[in-house]
Amino acid sequence: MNLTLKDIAQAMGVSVTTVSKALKDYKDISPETKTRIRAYTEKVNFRPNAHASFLRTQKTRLIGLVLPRLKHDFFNEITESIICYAASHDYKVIVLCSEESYEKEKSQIKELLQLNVDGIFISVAKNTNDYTHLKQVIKNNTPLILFDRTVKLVPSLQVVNDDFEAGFMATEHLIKQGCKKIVHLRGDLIPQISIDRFFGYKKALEKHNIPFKKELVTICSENTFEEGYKGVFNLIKKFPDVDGLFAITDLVAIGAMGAFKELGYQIPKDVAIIGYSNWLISSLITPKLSTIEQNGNKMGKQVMQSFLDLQNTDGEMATSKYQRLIIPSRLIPRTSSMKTTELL
Amino acid sequence: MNLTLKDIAQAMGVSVTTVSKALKDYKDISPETKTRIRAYTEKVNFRPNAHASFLRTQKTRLIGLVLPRLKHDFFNEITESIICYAASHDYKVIVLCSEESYEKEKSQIKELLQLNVDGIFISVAKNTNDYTHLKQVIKNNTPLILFDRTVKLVPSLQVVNDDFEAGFMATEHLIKQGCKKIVHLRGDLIPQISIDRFFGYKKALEKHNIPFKKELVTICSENTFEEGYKGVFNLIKKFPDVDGLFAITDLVAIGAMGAFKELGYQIPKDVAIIGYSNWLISSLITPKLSTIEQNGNKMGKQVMQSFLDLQNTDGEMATSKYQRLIIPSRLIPRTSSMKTTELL
DNA sequence: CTGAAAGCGCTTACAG
DNA sequence: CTGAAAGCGCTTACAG
Repeated sequence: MNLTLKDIAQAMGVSVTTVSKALKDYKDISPETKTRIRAYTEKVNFRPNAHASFLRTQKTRLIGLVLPRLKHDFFNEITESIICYAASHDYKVIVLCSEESYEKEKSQIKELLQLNVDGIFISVAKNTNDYTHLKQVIKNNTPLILFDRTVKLVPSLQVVNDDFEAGFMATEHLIKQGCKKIVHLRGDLIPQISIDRFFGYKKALEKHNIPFKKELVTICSENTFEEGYKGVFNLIKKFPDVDGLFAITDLVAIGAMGAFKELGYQIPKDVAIIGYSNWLISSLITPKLSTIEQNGNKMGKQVMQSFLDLQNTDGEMATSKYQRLIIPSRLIPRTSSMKTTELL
Repeated sequence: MNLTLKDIAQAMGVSVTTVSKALKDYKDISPETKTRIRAYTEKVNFRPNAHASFLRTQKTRLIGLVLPRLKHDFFNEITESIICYAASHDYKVIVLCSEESYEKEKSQIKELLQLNVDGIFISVAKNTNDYTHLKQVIKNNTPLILFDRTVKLVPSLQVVNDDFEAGFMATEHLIKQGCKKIVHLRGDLIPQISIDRFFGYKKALEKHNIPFKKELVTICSENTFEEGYKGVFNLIKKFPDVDGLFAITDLVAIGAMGAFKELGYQIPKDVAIIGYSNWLISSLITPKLSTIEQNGNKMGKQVMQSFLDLQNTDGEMATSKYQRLIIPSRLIPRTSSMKTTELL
């Protein structure tokens, strides 16, 4: 059904070689022939079969993107950004979802290698703590880029948010608002982003001579509304005098906010709250939630750009090396944390 | 770098043919040979090159998915659902984003055909009103499934929400709450979903003998918060006595809600509001927004299932035919519309 | 039960 | 400037 080079060659009375070369703009084909052939292929809407072409060139112009999940404002934004930017460079993206499962992630990586994608971009599942599948990619000489949920132990390019800085920024913002007893609803223990945000929180307390109390930190491993909600109810029993809260994610912060409201706390008067991620919802609820902007669009572009850069310097590409590119975040102060009118 | 059938054959002292057949479980290979070969390929982690295989079988096990955008709760959910369900049937999904551009959509379809995907799933851009690119897919004998934003003029499988029914349901719900003067913030003129929801609105008014007034309908073509917000301000000038509002999408409804609040209206006492889509945010704002649940997960599964069904009945597949599969929606009444305590 | 060979649709080194 | 031919890595009809 589909046209082939052979069909075109026959129709035009030239060889398959000539058609192929004309389409790829080889310089040893006469301009007239090129024009003639191009006009025809345009007319009949011919495009060379990508798979056959791959067999010779070893370039598929396909990228594999593995995400823990898609229903998630941040991954979502990154995905759109990568897909669009890739398209503008004539790459297509195969999107896979590990559903937070290490096993799936592993087999998906394998399948992508089988498909000979030109590069793999991945944000790892929460419980991924064996990295042989990622090292396999490197061994296979396929460019690998980790983003957001990265793994420091893998010697590859990594694009991350400045989670430590941002955690620091969020916490210091609360301190500057006068908070003395600040709760942190953190993420699970393994993910680097969760560790880094937590360290940022600690560092800010330290800088401002506020003693760190581990009882004020609660793990919300699934980053859900419910965890934030219940987390606050539990904490409040022991520490009714908390006056600030920094959550790993906006949704957790919103859960916490709900709990505080029910408990009769005024926000931000009694307790100042800040989230993380700047989800759409955060600017629409009451009170508007202060947060940290994670620019998914920027990160997606950086990931794709890094990949393109690798393609251009492939002389050295054989040895994948560890490198971290950090995307700066931004504090977005809103009503939920503004005890004073001071703006940072 | 990658292993090939030839490498395996050499290593095991058999022919390439035998290896290939053993892996594909041909019955004319002895069980012992099969076991031996499989054990080895497992060990060295060999998987046959997908592109070479395609060249013979003409099956890529790739699906092309074209969306107007990804940053969107509903498309998002559908995408995740399709990707996961596809993965469980050993299909991979190439995701493309038309960014609501007909031109991009058109060229993306062309590129997918060039890649010989086994099927194309698409939700069309808002301004797509030429369908030759879609008919091209059918002519090419590639299974085509339209979903959500479909086009009745294309003779293909279409999976849609019951937008008419749902629009009717939403409006009737408001009427049963005692609303007499109901605003509709509708979507743009072209999209079928926008037309159908509007017709549902009209039909409900008609059934309950409420005269339809076109001044009470405002177009929110981008489905944004701002449009909902401004829409209400404009309407209220002429019709300060509106007592109900049905919006094309939750986000528009939330914008409207914001405007009513600012204008001093009580929700739902003065004006009852209902949205559409059940975005995450809708259950988290105050008051909680009544809405129509669009089950993206169900729709994604239905799309993929329909595709699989087509594969199994390929005897007749040559002629693509028009068929509409309707995914039922569900009314989710929440505080924003409950003037009475009556539940439907 | 096993294998030699043709062929899928390209690309490109080589010859003319 | 043009073309014949080899080969990318598979699958499968056919022969034995």
